[in-house]
Amino acid sequence: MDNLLKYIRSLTSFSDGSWELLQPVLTKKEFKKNELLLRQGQVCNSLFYIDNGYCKSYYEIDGVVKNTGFFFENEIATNINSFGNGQKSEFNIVACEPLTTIIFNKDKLFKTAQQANEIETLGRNCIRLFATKQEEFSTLFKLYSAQERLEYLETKHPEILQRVSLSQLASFLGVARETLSRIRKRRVLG
Amino acid sequence: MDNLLKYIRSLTSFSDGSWELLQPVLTKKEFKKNELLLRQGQVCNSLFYIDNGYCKSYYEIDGVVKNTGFFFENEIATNINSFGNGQKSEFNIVACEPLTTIIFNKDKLFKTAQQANEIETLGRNCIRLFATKQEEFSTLFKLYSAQERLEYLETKHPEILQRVSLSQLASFLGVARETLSRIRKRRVLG
DNA sequence: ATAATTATGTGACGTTTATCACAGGTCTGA
DNA sequence: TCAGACCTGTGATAAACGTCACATAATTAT
Repeated sequence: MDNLLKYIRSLTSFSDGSWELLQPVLTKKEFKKNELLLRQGQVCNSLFYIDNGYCKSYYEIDGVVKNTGFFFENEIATNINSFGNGQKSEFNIVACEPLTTIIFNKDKLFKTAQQANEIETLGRNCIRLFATKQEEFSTLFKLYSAQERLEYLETKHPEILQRVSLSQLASFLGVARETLSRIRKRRVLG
Repeated sequence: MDNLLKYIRSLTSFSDGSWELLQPVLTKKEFKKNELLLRQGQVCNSLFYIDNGYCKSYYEIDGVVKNTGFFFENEIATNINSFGNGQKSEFNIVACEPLTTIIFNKDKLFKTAQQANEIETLGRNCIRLFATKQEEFSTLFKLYSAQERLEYLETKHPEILQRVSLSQLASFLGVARETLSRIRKRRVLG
């Protein structure tokens, strides 16, 4: 839980009392590699704080897997639309490595947040980080070519390239696996 | 202000008292067509509730304009990263029509939110909607081709196609103006 | 250890897209 | 009403990309 508390305090002022109040909201849960955190069609009632390992969100369309996001240590993974609106999730979240998470239960979180303003503020800041990340990657496709998107990741998010295989990265960058292989080759040579 | 109050109450329960408390946070402001709401390099200290008209966010790179978002009535426009972290904005927001907005002042909003939990909750829900929208459009590029992205807008967001010109839409869809023109022709015929 | 699975690289080929150039249409302000 | 600005369409051509096929690592499971 130490990592989580540090994470929270990097976002917002958080008293020891708020941390105590938050405890009943939290559950530690481990996932094996390839185990699902969220299944398509389910409603997402959790925020998953990633304590160790990483996971990804993906759509499965006509039997083809398309990765839409990767979530590493000290990030929150969730389906923000499903979590907020109670709608069924259109995508899955799966552990890519053995994964340690701390789960925020939605109902308990909302009830506790009504009692403690610091917890409400924490929720706002978690969502804000999520929105910032989404905006960042959404913009990439409008501004840059596939090669430029790869270069962006190399400079701004090298951890993704270090931990995610080329095949997994391809659909996230919006190109075919073979194309990404060739882009990478061009860059190593040129 | 009527539209704003309806908008707020569609998001969260909001007492008359909270609405009174919120008033000093709000300023009504009108923009002429092509007037900037936010300029690249500035820090964004506002949430712009769109009461009437629409605006867009755009990057200007090597003299070329790339549109990254459109914001219509009953939406909040802002730079979520700049607003939340106090960093300089990397893009502009400009009125595409004569525009009526209601501006939330950041400092006043934060101070008022500490006093009234309903206002803090409102802030969280505004950001949540923003995150949901970003995620939606981010996913489009990973799942669909340019033609499929256009079809998605036709079914899910027809208001964009009705009000935004083809030239303006092209960079938002991540294709050249000429390509979008040809895609549209293919679709009308086929 | 070995078989099976998964990941990567590469060639061939067809499709899609970007870019440049230019023509005609529409809107708008002086 | 007329000039300038913007918008849309279209042809030609080159570049980028997707798909299929197959070979070769590298990893994983038994």
